Amino acid sequence: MVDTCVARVPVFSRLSAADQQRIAGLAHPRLLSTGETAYSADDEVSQLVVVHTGHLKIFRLAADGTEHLFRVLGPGESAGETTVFTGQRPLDFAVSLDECQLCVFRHDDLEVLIRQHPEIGLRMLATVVERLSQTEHRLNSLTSRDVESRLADYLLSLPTARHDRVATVTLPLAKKDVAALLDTTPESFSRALSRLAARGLIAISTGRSISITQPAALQALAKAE
Amino acid sequence: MVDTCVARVPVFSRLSAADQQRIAGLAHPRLLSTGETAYSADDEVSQLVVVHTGHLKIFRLAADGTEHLFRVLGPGESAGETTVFTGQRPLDFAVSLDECQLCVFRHDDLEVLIRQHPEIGLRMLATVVERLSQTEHRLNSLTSRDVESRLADYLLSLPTARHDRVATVTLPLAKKDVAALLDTTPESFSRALSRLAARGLIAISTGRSISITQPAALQALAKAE
DNA sequence: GGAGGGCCTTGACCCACGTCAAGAAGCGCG
DNA sequence: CGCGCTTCTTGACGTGGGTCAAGGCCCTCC
Repeated sequence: MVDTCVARVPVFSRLSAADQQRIAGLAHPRLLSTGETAYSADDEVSQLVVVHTGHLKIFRLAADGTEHLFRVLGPGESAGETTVFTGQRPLDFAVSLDECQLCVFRHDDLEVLIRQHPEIGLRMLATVVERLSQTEHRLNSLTSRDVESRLADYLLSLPTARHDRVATVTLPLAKKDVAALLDTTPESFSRALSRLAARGLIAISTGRSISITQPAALQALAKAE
Repeated sequence: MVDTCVARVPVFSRLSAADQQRIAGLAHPRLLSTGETAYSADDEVSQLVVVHTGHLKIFRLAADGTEHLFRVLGPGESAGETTVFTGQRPLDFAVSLDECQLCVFRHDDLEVLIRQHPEIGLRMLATVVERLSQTEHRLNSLTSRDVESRLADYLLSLPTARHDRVATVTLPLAKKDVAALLDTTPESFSRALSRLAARGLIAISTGRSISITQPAALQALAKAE
């Protein structure tokens, strides 16, 4: 169980089996049922969590108690790097969306791990830097593009399946959560969707699947100023 | 010259003199005069630049040609991590604001450097993660707080000097650029400033210095929902 | 199957902020 | 010193999208 946890995670996957064994010794496995929290803001401990199975949502709490969804982690993704490497307390919460197996690493362990395996440091740099890049993209599009454009961008970023020759995507989350990831409200999200549908760029089926009927037009929208 | 470049930069400062010497061999020093560009979007090379002296502005170009200022680097700060560690091309531009000494590291060199000195990997993780944290903060406040609140937050984050018992801060940039860092326009920025002044929370002197007359009230504003 | 409670959608309203435009105020430069 | 540039400020205006509210849909659980 622990071994697979280590082996399956991209950060560790390139290492030798022997190294993975030693890492497994440092990993604290944890099993969450739906709705349990992996860590909260103001926890005094700093820890890195890696999702093995299930999904974890990461969000912040505004002063008025509303939650601002940051991202949703699937298998192989991680959270908590910030607290682990800066030593500050977390500002966000991590709560499981379903049954969820995690690997948890303590700050001190991780540091010696990286000193012994620089490769791990490089892998973690790559993942953190990737996150940074995504966050900057999000920030940038929030200031320079409207909801419709962000939505177009998002739809095109989803994995597509083909049905009857037209590309079809499936929202990985409830629409209200996708709205949050696009930094808008469910209402605005819904309106943007129906506007695109009215113009014939997409077709909305029941549920969470959406057909992209005019990919080129969507592309243009996504990149438009 | 090259030696000081390595020694002064936080990422390398903790290493032994001998190690620093070896690193210096990999650093490519570069001198920019005002307005020269260190790298541009779509450059095919990926490089990490570390500012030794002077200032470097990092910005993106929107589709309509307007530039979106991301940050301004002072001595000891770095840019280009994303391109170096993901291998993708840069999306942003780096242009000097004044005479500017840089150290440039090539992707390949950096990788072997980290393999040999895991310590460097840890330091870089800390800096990247710190950036990520700042960017997330910026994103979060952009969606959940208005310009006035962001401004209050920003003013409190500046280093303060005391004049006649009241804390005084100095904007490190032209107001239009500060406005960009707060993800707003010069107009909105100016209005927010004068509203705060009208309410007596701050006093605007000529130039770029601002007295914080009611720090507590500012704090409350900065944290308000 | 009926009731309750999420989600989702649509409408009406409103306000913060971006845009456009016009002065004012600095400031380098000949 | 006066010219012209950029920056800053203030006003007027329009609007994207957030908020509030109501109704429809779907699912789960008695």
